Amino acid sequence: MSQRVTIRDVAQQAGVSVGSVSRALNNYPHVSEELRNRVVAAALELGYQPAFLAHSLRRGETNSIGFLVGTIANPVIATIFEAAAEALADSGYAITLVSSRNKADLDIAYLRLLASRQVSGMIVSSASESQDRSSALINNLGIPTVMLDRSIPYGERIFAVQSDHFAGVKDAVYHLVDQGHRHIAFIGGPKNFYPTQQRFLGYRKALSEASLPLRRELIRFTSFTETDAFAEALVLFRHKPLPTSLIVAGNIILIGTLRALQDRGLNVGQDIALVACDDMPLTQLYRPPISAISRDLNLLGKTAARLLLRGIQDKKGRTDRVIKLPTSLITRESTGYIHRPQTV
Amino acid sequence: MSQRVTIRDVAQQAGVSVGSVSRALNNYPHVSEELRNRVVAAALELGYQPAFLAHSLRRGETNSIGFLVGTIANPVIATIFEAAAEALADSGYAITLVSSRNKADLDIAYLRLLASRQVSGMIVSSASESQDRSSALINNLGIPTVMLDRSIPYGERIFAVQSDHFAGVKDAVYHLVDQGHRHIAFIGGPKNFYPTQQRFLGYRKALSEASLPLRRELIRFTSFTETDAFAEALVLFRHKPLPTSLIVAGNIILIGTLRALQDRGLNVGQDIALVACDDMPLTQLYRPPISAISRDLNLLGKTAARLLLRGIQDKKGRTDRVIKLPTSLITRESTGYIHRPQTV
DNA sequence: AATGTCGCGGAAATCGTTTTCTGATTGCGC
DNA sequence: GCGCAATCAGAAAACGATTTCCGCGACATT
Repeated sequence: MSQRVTIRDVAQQAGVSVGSVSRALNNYPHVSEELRNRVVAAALELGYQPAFLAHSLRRGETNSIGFLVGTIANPVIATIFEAAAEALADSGYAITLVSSRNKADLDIAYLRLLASRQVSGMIVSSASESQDRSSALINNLGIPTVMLDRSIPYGERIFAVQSDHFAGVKDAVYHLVDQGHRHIAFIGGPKNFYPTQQRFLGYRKALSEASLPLRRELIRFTSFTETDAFAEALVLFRHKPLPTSLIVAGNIILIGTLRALQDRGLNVGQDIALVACDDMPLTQLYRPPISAISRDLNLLGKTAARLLLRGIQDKKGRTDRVIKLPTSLITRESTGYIHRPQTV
Repeated sequence: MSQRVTIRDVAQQAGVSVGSVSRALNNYPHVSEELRNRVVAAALELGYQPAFLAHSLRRGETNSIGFLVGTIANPVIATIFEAAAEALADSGYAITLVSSRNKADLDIAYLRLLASRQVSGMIVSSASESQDRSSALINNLGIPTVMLDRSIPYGERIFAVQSDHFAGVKDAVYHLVDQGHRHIAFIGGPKNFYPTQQRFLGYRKALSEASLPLRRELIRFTSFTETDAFAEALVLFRHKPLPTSLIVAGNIILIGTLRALQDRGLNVGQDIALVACDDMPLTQLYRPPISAISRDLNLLGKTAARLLLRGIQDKKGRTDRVIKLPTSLITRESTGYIHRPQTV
């Protein structure tokens, strides 16, 4: 096993003291050019790599970010992660990623883990059920944190990046109403999930503005599993008469809903108009292509990273603590046919 | 800002020395029951959390695993990651995830980063172009490493988990031949990408066993971007007569290929039979559903984790260094119609 | 010419643990 | 009652960096 080459070895090689090596390598002022060169040469020759642990212990910061997600197998989350990771890497941070598989207790456990690893900051997209408990915990930890598409806790250095789901769904309802739809169903995620709440509010608002009734039997909420979504969608489709259109939240839930549609032999765009809540390859390639409420995932990730970096560096939070990003409706064939109302 | 509570505080609170606190908390033998209780009580009261950095520095291990991927936005990778992460978390490891976005030089840079962070082990699914350079580097670093679906370097504590792409594609070709196909096209990933190579070998082998010629104009290779795959697929489809069937590797490439099919107005299953190389929601929900070479991604991730843990613990590598996992062909409507050959 | 200032380098303290070394106390057998 | 071994617990030395503190020249200022 190769012995680690320490700063002491470099000092000996260069014929100076360890302190001088540290100063030379960390670009301190008041270090003569000649000394710096000698040290750099020695370090290069020995292939010296500063020991991360010792460095961090002394400096008191790990230069790493904790990233908590419900599941990274959701391509929406993964895309956001990747964008944020790139921005953070540019600033010298590495990311510790933990995935709670949407289990509330794992959320808490992982937040504790990240704290015990002394991360410099966190980006959190926790499971819905843990919302209150994890908010409280994040507050106590005192670690600069950016919440992704979550409501924001009261804490000091806690930030949020959100998509404007409210406006997104409102636009979608308007679009459907324009197409002649009067029976617009809604399948949302968990009720205590922030995006679900916003979407539902948008749905309700748009219906009322269009003077359409809010009908309980056209509204379903489901967990984040395909099987649950499948079951809820089936319940919805059992209702007669069938709603003429449907807005479905989240891309995992969309999958379960599509399965249910196929199971019942219902054709998207003909038997029922469909709007999805994230634009993905599946919505684009499905036959017929599915209308979607789209958002710039890359921007979302970059914004979260930028907000976090600012939160870590600044002592005083003089920036906005919440940033809301727009959505845009992409209309496709799944809502392309003009629907003739069933009741006159 | 709350002061960190150190082992010294606990020692003072319990009225013992710091050494004793450490021993009591780490379940050393020869610690009296009474002392242990006193220490635990004090630690609990003060809310003591051992400083991770100091702990690791002294112990010489970080209990963290570096995970390098080409992109985590690929759901196949993400699913494998999640499975591995769960297994590793159970053993007390946290994961530092780095994504090179399929850039060879970033691969190298990130491997160096992980090494400088003194990870206890690595799981690597690097970009194809960096294969040689990154293999050499991994070898030099001397960190226990599991390669995911890659050929294995010569090193000592380097392992691999692979899927049997060779058999998978062979099965697919057999299936197509059974359905009456004689013109079977192939779109693969980068030529120096291990799964591509294995798949192509399987393709060639099956063709020769079926006494069918290997025809250059039916074979395309593409990078991992949708646009490249789209372009390559278009080139293939320009060829007349059109192949009656197509095997397409990788799920990003499948997306580009499907776009090209739609662009040319070709209907899957009718104008051309299609087999994909990973089973995903898209293949299941597409109309018609797409046949796929499937593999147990969960098992893949768990196996990688298990292999790595063994590699970290054991000094002597007395276990197999390479594990090959099976694939299974799922036939669906995209290959369901019996095709009548164009030339008799 | 004396004093102050500035630039620079070396020694040592520090970060918060684990672990080794060593001394003290107890228990046990004879 | 003595000696020896076995336990237990405290002091101190690591781990490998950063950073403070101090001292020594050289130079400038009055």
